[in-house]
Amino acid sequence: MSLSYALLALLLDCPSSGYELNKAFEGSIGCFWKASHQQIYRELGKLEELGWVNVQLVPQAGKPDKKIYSVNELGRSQLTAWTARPADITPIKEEILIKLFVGTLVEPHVLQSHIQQHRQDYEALLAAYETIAAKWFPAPQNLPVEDHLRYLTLRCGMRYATSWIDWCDEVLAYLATLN
Amino acid sequence: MSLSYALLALLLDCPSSGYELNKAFEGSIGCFWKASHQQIYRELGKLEELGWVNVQLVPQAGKPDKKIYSVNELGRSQLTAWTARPADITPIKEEILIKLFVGTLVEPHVLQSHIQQHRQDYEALLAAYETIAAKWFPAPQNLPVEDHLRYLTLRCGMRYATSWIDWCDEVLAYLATLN
DNA sequence: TAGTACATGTAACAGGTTACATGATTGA
DNA sequence: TCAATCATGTAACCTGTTACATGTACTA
Repeated sequence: MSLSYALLALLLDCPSSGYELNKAFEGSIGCFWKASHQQIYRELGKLEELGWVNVQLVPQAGKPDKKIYSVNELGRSQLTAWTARPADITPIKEEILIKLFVGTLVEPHVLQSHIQQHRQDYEALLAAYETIAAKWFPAPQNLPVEDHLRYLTLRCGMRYATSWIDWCDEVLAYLATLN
Repeated sequence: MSLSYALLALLLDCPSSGYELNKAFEGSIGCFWKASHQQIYRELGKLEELGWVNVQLVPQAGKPDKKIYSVNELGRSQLTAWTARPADITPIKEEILIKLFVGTLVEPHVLQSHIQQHRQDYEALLAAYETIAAKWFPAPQNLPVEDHLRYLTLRCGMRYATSWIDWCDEVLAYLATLN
């Protein structure tokens, strides 16, 4: 259900093709949602059937036609109603925590390299978020409301990545005592 | 895929019925995985078919029979092999961040109550984790390796909840300036 | 007598992943 | 010439949710 609304949210900002929406999820929007291109195309089809979006076919020379989707009045009102409804917290599902839980099945150095890789991945994510923040929100004090709210979603991503990095350091410190 | 391994991890610790595994996910194990009872029963059936677990029927007076599952040698070696494989980081999917992203569609007080509720939920989660930590790991310095690794999974949950609480405060401070 | 805990499941559907499929253009 | 980018999709499968179904025992 949420994916539809995530797509509507992006389309509201800027009418786009499925391909462009997929790019968005790979970029800064990735700090709050993620979907594969197959899922996006299927979901856009459903939104079209529901009549929440309009489609405009844009022929292109030498490339397949682009289907540009945009949110119509019905879609906008559905998105607004959904936004007003409360949101539950998301349960945690973390493969790496299962692996740590049964960590004594493997050698400590195996866990160590898992956690080191995780730390690196979150470092890279944090760096990406920081680049985006520096580029789009260099002076967060004086942003229009809309932009400030978006800046806050990025802040969430940054805090998230930072908290993982700190935890990895805590785990690595412990694992180091096992050698 | 991960759910099977999460179940194996719990069963390795202590042979259990589907009902008991579901309880575990609702409790402290919830800091790294979550599944509904329907999913658990289906997955246990698959593990049985694969021959990774053994089942023992325990008749009970006045209650339906219990099916106690335990990990056998094959299951154990599969879990070990899986644990040794690297784990990817989990993409973020947060409904509340979509709502914040399109937050200007609703009145600021609506966002405020969403975030306040979120803050409360994470406070409650943190309190639950702290209770578990105090009960099971009162002296984390001197734990056997197995227990210390479990303690670290709890620490991850605590850091996670704390980071959400801090972020909620940041958002609430901003929303307060809008009135 | 109503609700909760115990204990298991089926069926239908929705959400998400993996593999396959097409085909032009651009840059290394 | 090989890979990447642009651009869309189908089919099969696996994962996860919701609703339904059964039945006892205990507690408020």
